[in-house]
Amino acid sequence: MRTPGELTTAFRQQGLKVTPQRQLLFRLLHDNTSHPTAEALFAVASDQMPGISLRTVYQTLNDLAAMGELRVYSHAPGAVRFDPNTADHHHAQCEQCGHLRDVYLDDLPHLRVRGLEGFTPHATTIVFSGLCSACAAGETPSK
Amino acid sequence: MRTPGELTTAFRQQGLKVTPQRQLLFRLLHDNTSHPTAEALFAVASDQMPGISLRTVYQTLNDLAAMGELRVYSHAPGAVRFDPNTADHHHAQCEQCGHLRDVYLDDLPHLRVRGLEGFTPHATTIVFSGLCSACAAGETPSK
DNA sequence: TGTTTGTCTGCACGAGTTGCAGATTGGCGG
DNA sequence: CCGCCAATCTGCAACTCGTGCAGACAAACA
Repeated sequence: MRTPGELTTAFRQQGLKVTPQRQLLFRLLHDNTSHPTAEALFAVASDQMPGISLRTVYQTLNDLAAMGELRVYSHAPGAVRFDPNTADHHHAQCEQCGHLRDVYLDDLPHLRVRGLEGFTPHATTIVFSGLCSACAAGETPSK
Repeated sequence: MRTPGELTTAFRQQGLKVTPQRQLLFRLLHDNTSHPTAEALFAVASDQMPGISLRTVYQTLNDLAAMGELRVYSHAPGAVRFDPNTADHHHAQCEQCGHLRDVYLDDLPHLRVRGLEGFTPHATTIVFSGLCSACAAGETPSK
C-alpha cells in the first residue's frame, strides 16, 4: 500500500476524512509484513492510542481494502488477515503456527486446467502449506 | 471419499460407532460435488431424518475430515465447505455467486518461487477466482 | 468561525462453530 | 439373546469474528 502521506491525500480525494486514528493505522500498516488480524492491529494501536475502538480498526481496514490499498487474506480458518503488499504475489503458511509470508513467482506458467469450461477466471491464488523454519526445527512439538 | 459401506467398516475399526445419522451423512456426501456447508447438509439430512441435530452433522464432518475422507475448503469468507473429493485437485470459485467447482491440473509445472527459503512445503493449493457461466451470462447484475 | 458530513465509540446483534451434560444406543463379550 | 460400557445424540449455552446502529464528536471547507 501507499505511504501514510499518500493515503492521507487519497482519503481526502474520496471525501473521506483523515483522523488521528486512521493516521496511526496507516503508519502501523506501512511496510508491515506480518499479515496482522484486526485484533492484532488493535492491540498495537491501543498501546499508542489508548481508547481507540476495535470497531474503528475494522472500519479503516475495510476502507483501505475497498480502495485496493490492502489485500484481504481469508484462506485459513479464523480471523481474516490483512496484507499491505498489493504487488502480485502469493503466500506460504505454516500448518503448525499459522505464520504467513509472501512469496513471489518469477513466471506463472500457463497451467493446463481441466474442468474450467465456461468459467471466466480473473485471478489465481496460490497458497503453499508446510512448516516454517522455526516449527521444522522444533520437530513438531505436538504437545 | 469412500463408499458408505467402506466408511462403515473404517469407522468400526477406529472404535467409532456407526449410527443411522452417520450412515445418512455418508450417503449424502458420497459422490457429492456441491461442496456443501454443514448447514446445507443439515437441511437435506433433516428432510430424510427429522430431528437430526446440526451438532451431529458438524461432529460427523469433523470425524470424516480427521480420517482424511473429506477435504475442508476454507478459502472464502463465510461457512466452511466440505469436499468429498480427496483426489489431487484444485478449485474455481465464482466471485459473484460463490459457486465452487473442482478443477484438475494435468501437470503442475515446477514453480520458481522466491521467498520460500527455510520453508518446507507439503502442499500447494490453487484457487481460480472469476465468473461462472451463469453469472457471466447474467452480465453482473450489480443491483 | 460555522456548518456539514463523515467518524468515533460502545454496545447489541448475527453467523458459524464448539463445549457441555444428560439421556440414548451401538457393539462386543458372555 | 442379554447386558454392559463407551461412544453418540440432542439441545443449549458459550465463544469468536465481524457488522449495524445511535448519539456524541470532529475534520474539512467556505
